[in-house]
Amino acid sequence: MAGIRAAQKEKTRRALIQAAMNQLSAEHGYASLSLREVAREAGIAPTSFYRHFQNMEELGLTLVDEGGLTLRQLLRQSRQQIAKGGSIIRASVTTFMEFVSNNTAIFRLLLQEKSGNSRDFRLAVTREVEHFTAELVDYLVAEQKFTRELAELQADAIVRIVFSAGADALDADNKEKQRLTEQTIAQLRIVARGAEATRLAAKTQE
Amino acid sequence: MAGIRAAQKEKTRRALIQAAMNQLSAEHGYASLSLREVAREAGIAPTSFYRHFQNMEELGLTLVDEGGLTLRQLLRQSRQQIAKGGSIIRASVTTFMEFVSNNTAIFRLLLQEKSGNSRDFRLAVTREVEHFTAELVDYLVAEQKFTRELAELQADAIVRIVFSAGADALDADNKEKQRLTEQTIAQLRIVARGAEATRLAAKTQE
DNA sequence: GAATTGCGTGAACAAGCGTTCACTGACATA
DNA sequence: TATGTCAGTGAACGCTTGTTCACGCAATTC
Repeated sequence: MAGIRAAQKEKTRRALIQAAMNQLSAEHGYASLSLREVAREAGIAPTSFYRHFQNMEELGLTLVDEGGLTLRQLLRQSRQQIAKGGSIIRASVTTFMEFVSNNTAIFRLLLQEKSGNSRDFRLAVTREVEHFTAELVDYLVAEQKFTRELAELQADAIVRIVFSAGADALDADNKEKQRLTEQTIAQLRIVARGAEATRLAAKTQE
Repeated sequence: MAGIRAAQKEKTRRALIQAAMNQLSAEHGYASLSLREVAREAGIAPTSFYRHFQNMEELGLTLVDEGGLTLRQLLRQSRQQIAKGGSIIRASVTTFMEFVSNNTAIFRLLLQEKSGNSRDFRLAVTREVEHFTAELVDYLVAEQKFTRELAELQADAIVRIVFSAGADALDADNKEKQRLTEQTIAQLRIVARGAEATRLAAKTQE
């Protein structure tokens, strides 16, 4: 049959993931997430948790994966904005900041666990961010004709600046977010100028 | 008298702080720090903890303050390196990376609590990092004759890049640290070039 | 020398935690 | 229709947690 049973299982699994997400907030991080509370919010007995995940750690890694998916969604959305024309930098930063505002919990998780206390978590988050950087490198090489080396330096710097500003944006009110966005745009322009100047300097030397 | 009593109190207070530091590691963060364990390591009864701090939170904020002190030490050390001559960027980044290696626990605390779950903590860490940025702004204005506006953009970008790289360095082996250091130096040079180019562009427009 | 202050203590508390176990009952299979 | 599978259960476990309380005893004050 259609697996009415498997469907139900998937449903409670999603309920657990959603419950965990809901409990993540500015005051209450992954480390202080409790199996019993998550189960309670998902509407199942604590023991049933084990039918879906071996550990809280396994749940956590699943959450990080979801965060990675979200980041990829963000990339797609950014590309669409860029395709519309206009300033690439402005479009990207604006999209990123909007995304942070709309997916606060998941970004908080990613940012927190990036320097968190589980090696597996850190690696998982690093992997997602690296994927993000790699996409940016490809763009810089393909569209802007940078050497791979310079593109990598530039992309890494951009990602560091943007994610760091994103972290600050989590706590910020709208006005502060606006300021952060403009600041980040100006900084990325400086980086772009610097990379351009570096490219020219390298060419002259040839 | 000389306060043999007050001295003893200060001594156990230091023991508590030290014990808390010791328990901070890559696997065990502030959030999962326990009053009882800290007291145990400090060699006092759990109840005695309250003679020195009202909360674990108060202990935590003290740790952050210690971290701030450490950062200021770092600034001083950087200035000494710069005074010796040679590349300012290289000297600063190298000093920073060494400092991260030698004060792993405290940096981990700062980086973690920067996007941690206590508002007070976040504010405390932000305050320390802002102090760091402010010093850099002053330097850029005084020594390199940047406008305050451009200096602030540049300094903020630099701090974001350096602290982010520092976070990665916490987990890295020596070879990776070396790579990170060189990468960061190259990135800061790009930023410096970009800021310089921006300054010239602004002047031309006058 | 007597009175006071205050650091450190051990017992006790209620609460919460993760995890185990044997069990139920609806769905899947044949 | 009979048999097997497995998501969900409720009781129970051993532990750790933060916090309170009244108390002892050494350093301090008068």
